[in-house]
Amino acid sequence: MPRLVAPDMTETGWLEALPDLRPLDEPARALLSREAARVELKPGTVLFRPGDVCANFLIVLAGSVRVHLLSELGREIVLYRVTAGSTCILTTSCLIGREDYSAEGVTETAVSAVALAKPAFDALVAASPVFRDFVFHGFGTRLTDLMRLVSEVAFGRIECRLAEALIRHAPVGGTVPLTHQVLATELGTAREVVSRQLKEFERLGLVGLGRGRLEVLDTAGLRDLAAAASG
Amino acid sequence: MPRLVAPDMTETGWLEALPDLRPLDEPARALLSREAARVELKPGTVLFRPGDVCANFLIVLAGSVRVHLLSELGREIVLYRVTAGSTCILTTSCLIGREDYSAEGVTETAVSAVALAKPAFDALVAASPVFRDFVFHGFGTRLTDLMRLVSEVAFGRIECRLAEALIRHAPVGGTVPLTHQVLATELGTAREVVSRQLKEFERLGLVGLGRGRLEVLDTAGLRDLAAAASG
DNA sequence: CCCGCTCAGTGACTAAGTCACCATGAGGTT
DNA sequence: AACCTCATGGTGACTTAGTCACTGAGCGGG
Repeated sequence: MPRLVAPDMTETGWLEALPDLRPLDEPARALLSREAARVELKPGTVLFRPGDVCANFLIVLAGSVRVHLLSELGREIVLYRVTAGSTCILTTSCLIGREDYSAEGVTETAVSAVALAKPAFDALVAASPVFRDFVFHGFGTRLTDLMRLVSEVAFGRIECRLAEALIRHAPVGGTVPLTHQVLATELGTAREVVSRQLKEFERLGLVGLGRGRLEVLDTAGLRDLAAAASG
Repeated sequence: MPRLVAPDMTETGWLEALPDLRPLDEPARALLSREAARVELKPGTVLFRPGDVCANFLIVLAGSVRVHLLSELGREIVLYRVTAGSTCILTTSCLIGREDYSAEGVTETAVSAVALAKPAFDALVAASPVFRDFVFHGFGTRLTDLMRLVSEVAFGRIECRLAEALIRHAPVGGTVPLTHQVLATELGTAREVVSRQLKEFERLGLVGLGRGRLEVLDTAGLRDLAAAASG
């Protein structure tokens, strides 16, 4: 279980953990400190579902929120993750556009965050160029991510995408707990497809397989695969 | 050839054509009018390519800009269109994040637009809540669009997506000039796939086909197809 | 020890994308 | 008119991906 509140994240100190907000001027800093509510969430908490309306702006201080789309018939695809120091763009978008959520957000780990009600959010955006940049910049980053995702889903081979996902999720030759289903969800494909592809990777000596776990044996080999004709 | 400048879009009057900016306060309005440069573009003009850096914020007054991704090997997919009254979110994102473009933007028709250099854009965002909302709102809308696109590409059947595209592009039973290749690009698939599917639609009496043109015969039938298992 | 569960393996099938190639027709040229 | 060229679209054979239905292996709790 990860530490929820780092030593320097006291009631007033958490702001220091957000590098992009450090240049905040004093009035904005005071407003943010006063209005923001600390939130601690257990892993597996559903933050929002498609159709929910959005009430609060959220900045993640620690942990990871997974945002994914659900198909009508059980398939899923991970859109992006919100990690320490970033904001949930979908939440921002809903706040501003007064739209409903179109995806689902679930905490993957324990998550420490601050929440900001819409009026305070609006006031901060109006008052502080730094805060505005922070929000806008998050928007831009996610947008770029989503475009890359579209590109991968539309043009990329499963072989390459799986290799990339393995590199991302299993950095250094250690054994990681990853089921085929989780990888399938990651890529937006079916479990059987992942199983077959993984078996092929095993045959090539790139990975070792076991029930509910997986070991990357040849990162370079995977990288080659990922690079080949990936667009 | 569409009329480039509507009667009320005089040098000072084009602002009235943007409903979302009508509540602008007087100083912002003055700033916008003073700094914005009118631009007229011919159809087929490439506005930006992947890797380009971004210099200006752009608001489209009339016409349509198609923004699409290119795969390494010739395939394309349309991400969205920027039409009258809206802004190119990718441009905005690049301006703010100081990133390069990751897609290509081409005018589909003659396009009338206003351009705003970054300093003026920044000043307006800082000064005017209305302008800020305008920009943010565009962001949110596109974001939602992109998510829907991811969903369709990842989960949707070509049959359904093609039916939807036909409904979108050929509203009322008239004959429209649309090649199979254009439709394939629209959906991010291959021309052969579209050809075969269209032939099937023709067999079902849903469309009439001809060289370089296409007629929707049964919109309701297409709508049924589009609705069936589309996610 | 058995029950029930999650996780993975498999074969047969359908859908989609790829490749190579040909046929057609429209427009311009000589 | 005859010809050429090019964009368009038709087609078969093949590969890759996704679906469906089912089997079996491991694992923990009662």
